[in-house]
Amino acid sequence: MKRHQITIVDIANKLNLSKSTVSRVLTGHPSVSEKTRKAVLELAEKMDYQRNMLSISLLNQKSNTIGIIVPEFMSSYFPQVIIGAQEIAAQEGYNTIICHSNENYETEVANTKLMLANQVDGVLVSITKETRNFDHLKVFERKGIPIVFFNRVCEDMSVPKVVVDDYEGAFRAVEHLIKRKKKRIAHLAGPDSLPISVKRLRGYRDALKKYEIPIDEELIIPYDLTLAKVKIYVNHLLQLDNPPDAIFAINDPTAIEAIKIIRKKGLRVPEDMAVVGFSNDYVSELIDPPLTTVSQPVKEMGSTAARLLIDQINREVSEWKSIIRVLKTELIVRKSS
Amino acid sequence: MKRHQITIVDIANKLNLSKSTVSRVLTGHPSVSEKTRKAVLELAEKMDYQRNMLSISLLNQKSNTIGIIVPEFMSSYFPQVIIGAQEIAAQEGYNTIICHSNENYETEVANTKLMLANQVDGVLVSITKETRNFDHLKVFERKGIPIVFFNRVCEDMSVPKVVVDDYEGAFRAVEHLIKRKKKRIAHLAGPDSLPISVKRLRGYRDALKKYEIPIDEELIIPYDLTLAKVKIYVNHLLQLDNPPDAIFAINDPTAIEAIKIIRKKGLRVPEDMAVVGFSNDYVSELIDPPLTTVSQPVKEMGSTAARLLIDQINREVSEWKSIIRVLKTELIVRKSS
DNA sequence: CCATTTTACGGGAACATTCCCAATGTTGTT
DNA sequence: AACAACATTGGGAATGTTCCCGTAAAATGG
Repeated sequence: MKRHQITIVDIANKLNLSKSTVSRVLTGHPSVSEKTRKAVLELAEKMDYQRNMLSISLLNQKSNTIGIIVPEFMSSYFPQVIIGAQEIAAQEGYNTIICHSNENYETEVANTKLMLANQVDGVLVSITKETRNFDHLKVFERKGIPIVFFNRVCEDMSVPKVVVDDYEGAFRAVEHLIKRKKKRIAHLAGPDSLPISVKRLRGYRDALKKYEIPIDEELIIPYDLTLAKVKIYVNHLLQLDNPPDAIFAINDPTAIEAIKIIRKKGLRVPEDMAVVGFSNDYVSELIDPPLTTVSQPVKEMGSTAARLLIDQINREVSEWKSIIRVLKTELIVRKSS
Repeated sequence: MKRHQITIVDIANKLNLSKSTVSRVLTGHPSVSEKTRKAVLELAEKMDYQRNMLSISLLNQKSNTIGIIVPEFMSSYFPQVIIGAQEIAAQEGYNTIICHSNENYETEVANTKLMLANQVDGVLVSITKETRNFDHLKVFERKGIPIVFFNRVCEDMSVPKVVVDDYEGAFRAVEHLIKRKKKRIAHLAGPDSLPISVKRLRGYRDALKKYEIPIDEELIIPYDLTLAKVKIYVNHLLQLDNPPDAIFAINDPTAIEAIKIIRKKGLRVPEDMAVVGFSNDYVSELIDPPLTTVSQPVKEMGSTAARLLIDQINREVSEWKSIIRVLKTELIVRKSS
C-alpha cells in the first residue's frame, strides 16, 4: 500500500478550487476571498495537511536549513554550543542538521558531502583533531555557501570564525599557578594541528617567560586528546628526576583524568600537584577537588556563530570574510590549585 | 547574483548527452558505455557536482531522514542515546535531524510539525515532563509514519518502545540501601506524568515492603526535575522530626545536587545520609563521593530504538505495533552508599 | 547481406509547491 | 449602457532528479 501524502491539490479538488488558490491561502497571500480562505484553512486542519518543505526548498533554491558539524558529542561542551546555535537558528526560521565526526577525518568529509547533498544554506564547523586537509570545506566556499568556524577553526580559510581568547586564558591560568608558588608547571597540550593548542601553548610559554621561570621542554607534552593516554603521560611526569608541581591541561576532561591518576598514586591535589583545566565543563565544579579552570561562554559561542552565519546567508557580502569574534574567558579558581 | 547549482543537466549539456544518461552513470545503472561513464564521472568530480537530495526525496516520496526529539541536551544522557541512534541510522543510509524540546510542551509540538514538514520517514521520541496530550504525536500514526518511543514513553499509544527495567533497577537500588542498614529511605521521585517515575516509585515501594519497612509517604517527594528545587526538598527532609538516613533519587543530576546540599549542611555522605542515583551519568564516578547508581545501557538504547524504527520503515507491518524492548540495568555500588 | 538481438542513449512524466500572467466576474462611474 | 477598475481565480512553468518507454545504431547469427 503506497501511502498518499495530503497535498494542496487534494484540498483544491475537494473544494473545486485550483491549487494556486489553495497555495495563496496557505502562504497568506491577500488576494483571496474570506469565504474560500476559511474553507481552505478548515479543510487543511481537518486533513492534517502539512506543507512539504522539500518541494518548497527545491523551488526556492533555499532549504532554510543550516548544518552543524562538531568533532564529538561526549563532553558537555559541544552539546551546549549546539543549544546556543539552535536557539538563534530557530528564531530566524532555520532548521538544523547536526553531525558529529567522532574526531575522524573521513567521517568529517562524509558529513560535508551530506550537508551539500541536503542543500544546507550554510554550515557551522568545528574540525576534528585529525583534519589537516581542508579541501572538503573549501567546496562550500566555491559553491558560495556561507561557512563559519567555531572553537576549532581552520586558519588558512578567510571565513568568519568564533573563538575564545585562548592565549589570554592560558596565560592567566599559568600565571595563577605561578602566584600559588608553583615552580615547575607542566603542560598537557593538544595536537599542533589545532590552533587552540598552539595558542594555549603560547600563553603558557609567555606566562613562564614573564615571571622568568625557565621553560623545560620536557614538561610540555602534546597529545592527541585520547583520554586513555593521559595515564601514560602523567605517570611519565611523576617519574621524572625533577617532577612538576603543577599541570596545566588543554581541557577539563584531561585535567579530571589527570587528577584521578595523581590521587591514585597517593599524591595530594593541590598540595603535591596542582591541576588547572580549560573550558569549565559542567562536571568541573562537582569533582573532588573542584577543578580550577578557564571558563568559556559556551552557549554564546554557538549563538554568535549562528548569528554570523545567518547574517551571511541573508545579505550576500564578502566583507564578512575575515571577521573573527573573540569571546572572553574567565579564570575560575577552585580547590584543585 | 543568483548562484546556480550544478545539475545533471549542466553536465549533460557540456558532454552533449541527455540528463537521462548522466543520471544513469551517477546512479550506477549498467547500460551505459564505459567511455561516457568515465567522461561523466570525471566532469562531475571536476565541477564539484553533488546530487540534490531534495529533488530525489521529493520524487521518491522518501527523504531517508529520521527525526529525533529529546527533552533536553544538558546531561550526558540524551547526547549518548543520540550517538547510538545515529550510528545505526548512518549505517542504514539514514540521515538524522535532531530537536530538543527543552522540557517544553509547546516546543515539542512545534518540533513534530517541523519533522512532518521535512518529510521524515520516521521519528524517535522521548517526551517532555510536561507532555500530557499526545495529539501531536498521533498525527504520525495517522499518516503512517513510524514512531518509536525511548526512555520517556507514551503508554497509551501502541507503538514500539525502548525502556530499561526501571522497576527492577529501583528495587535493587533500594534493596542495596536496606542491606546497608538504612532504615528511613526517602525518594526524590519524578513527575507522575512520566512512566519512568511511576515504575521507579513502584520499585521503591516494593523493596521496602519486601523487607517489611513501613512506607512513610512523607519521605516520597515527587518533583518536576527542576534542579533548583532539589535544595528545597532536601532541606525539608533534613528538618523533619525523624529525618531519613538515605535518599534514592530519580536520576543522577538530582542525586549529585542532593549530595552537594547535604554536605553543605555539614553532614557526611554516606554515614549520615546515603545517596543513590539512577542512570550512571558520565559525571557520577568523578564526583566526591563517587555516586552509587543504576547504570543503563544508554548508547544501546539509541541503537535499539533506531533499529526498531528502521525495521518498521522498511517492511510495512503492523505486528510491530506493541513491541517493547526492555534493556537491563545494573547496580553500580560506589562510595555514596 | 538481411533479420534479429543487444547496446546505448533520448524524451517526457512525475514529485509538491510557488509565482507570474491571463482570464473571469463584479462593482462603480459617467 | 458602456467602460474602467478591481477582486478573485485558474493555467502553466519551473525547481532537480529518476525511471519507464521508445528508438537508433551496432553487433550477432544464419
